[in-house]
Amino acid sequence: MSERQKTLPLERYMRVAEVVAASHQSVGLTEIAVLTGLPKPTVHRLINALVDTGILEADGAHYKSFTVGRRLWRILYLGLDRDKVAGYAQIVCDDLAKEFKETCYMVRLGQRHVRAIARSAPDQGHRLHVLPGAELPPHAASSAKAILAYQDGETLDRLLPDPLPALTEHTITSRADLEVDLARVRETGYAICDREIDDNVMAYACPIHLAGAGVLYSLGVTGPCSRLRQIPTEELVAALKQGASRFADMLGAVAG
Amino acid sequence: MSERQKTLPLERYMRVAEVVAASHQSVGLTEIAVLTGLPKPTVHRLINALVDTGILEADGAHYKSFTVGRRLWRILYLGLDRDKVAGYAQIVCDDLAKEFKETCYMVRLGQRHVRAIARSAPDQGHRLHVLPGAELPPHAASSAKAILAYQDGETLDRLLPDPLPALTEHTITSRADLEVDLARVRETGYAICDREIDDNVMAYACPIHLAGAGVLYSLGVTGPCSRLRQIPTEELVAALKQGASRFADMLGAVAG
DNA sequence: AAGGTTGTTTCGTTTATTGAAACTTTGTTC
DNA sequence: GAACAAAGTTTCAATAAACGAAACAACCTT
Repeated sequence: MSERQKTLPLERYMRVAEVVAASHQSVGLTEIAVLTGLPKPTVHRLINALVDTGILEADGAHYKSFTVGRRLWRILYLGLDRDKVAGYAQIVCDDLAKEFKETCYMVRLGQRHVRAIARSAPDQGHRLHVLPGAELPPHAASSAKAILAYQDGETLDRLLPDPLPALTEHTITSRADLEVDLARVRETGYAICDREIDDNVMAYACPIHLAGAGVLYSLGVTGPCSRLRQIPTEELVAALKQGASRFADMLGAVAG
Repeated sequence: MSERQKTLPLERYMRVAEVVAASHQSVGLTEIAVLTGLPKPTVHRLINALVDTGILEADGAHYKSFTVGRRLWRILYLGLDRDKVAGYAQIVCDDLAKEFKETCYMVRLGQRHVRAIARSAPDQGHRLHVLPGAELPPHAASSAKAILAYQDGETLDRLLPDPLPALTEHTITSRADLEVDLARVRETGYAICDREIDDNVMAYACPIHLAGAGVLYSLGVTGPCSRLRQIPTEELVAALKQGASRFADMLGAVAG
């Protein structure tokens, strides 16, 4: 019976966000105040909170104009229909697996884990253990590292166990060493897992950059060292990067 | 010097939204409480507010699971890069214009107006006055009506002038008559403008339904009555609807 | 330097948020 | 079907944030 009559504070935040998103060009504070019908000081405070939270971003020199921020993009990308996304991921993995005759997989950043969402194994050859739905060791898997390299400290803390368990003798077990490796990923644009999970198994992975939302997915290839080492790294990485940007286009045809 | 240390209420709203968006399956209240580290009653209230605002949506029978809501999708679509969207719109218009040899255009819902974002005129023949950037009379243009038919009352109030100016003798000038016309649009799936803006000029338009976000765009054809009447309505409407869903796919390949 | 515009701070009042505790509902087990 | 557990909901007093009028500062114009 008693409907919500009072406007929640959250409601006004959203109204401001909508006006900013909907406006034809970037909008200033006064214009937002007019469009929303809210008093200027109120809008000022709302905008500041929205910017602090990452929902909006200021892009003018003197705090004059605002656009949709990373945080919001992130939520939207993460909220996408899982089956559809997995479908796209599968297509990309299949093509890549066919090209290299090795197991390819795509991985997604979750709340407290990194998880495979698609996998394609070549018909012949070993079935490797990256199954869709499987969690990957964040400090060892190349696919996980490709994502972690682009997350903030807080996210890293949430994802990385302490201490980092040694899965093989090659596993990176110190946080400092891992940070160095992640810095290398950012420099080169790809991550390697060289016998860090299993002896004789290695993997390459590239981050998938989504416009506005940073890195939430990665695309990887894995296989026995003996076979993978025969493929020139540049060739493999180039194919991964191409697959990554293809997937980003599938999702992000939409984004700025 | 004094950074924001206290977490804003908005920050917690966003954290809940993120957890819901990021979680692999749909999440319940208790799980959200665990993942965010917030007390259960707090999460309960936050979720309710988020659902009331349309940021999240409950999809379980008994309020058990949540997904990203319409309101958020809407912001995403509205915040899209304008040039890219206009590019897609242009492609669709060009193809349609070529098919019917009449002027085709796409129109977008703004904060207080309906505006053309793309237009394609056939090489030969009249140049009609729908130019990109032009505002359209919301109570007369078929393209505007195709959008208005799917907006809530508040949005209608914001967009429609009072009184509705008579542009020709055929213009609908009463709000009640307009509502009837809009109801017809919802039934048939297309809008007509029959000499309501100019004598001897008519137009057809179809709404573009975006997954989760409702109708924010429409696609239309316009031309002199003499020529347009010669094309079977069903054929024209079918082509418009196809173009509309093609555009929706371009933008919304991404949406649930 | 006067006049308009836009963005910012202050501050007392009002209102929402917060979370422990107690409670209700729903689902499971024996 | 009673007993138990788990998930969701309500209550409520202390606390914190939102609110917006007014007054202020910065920035363009002319």
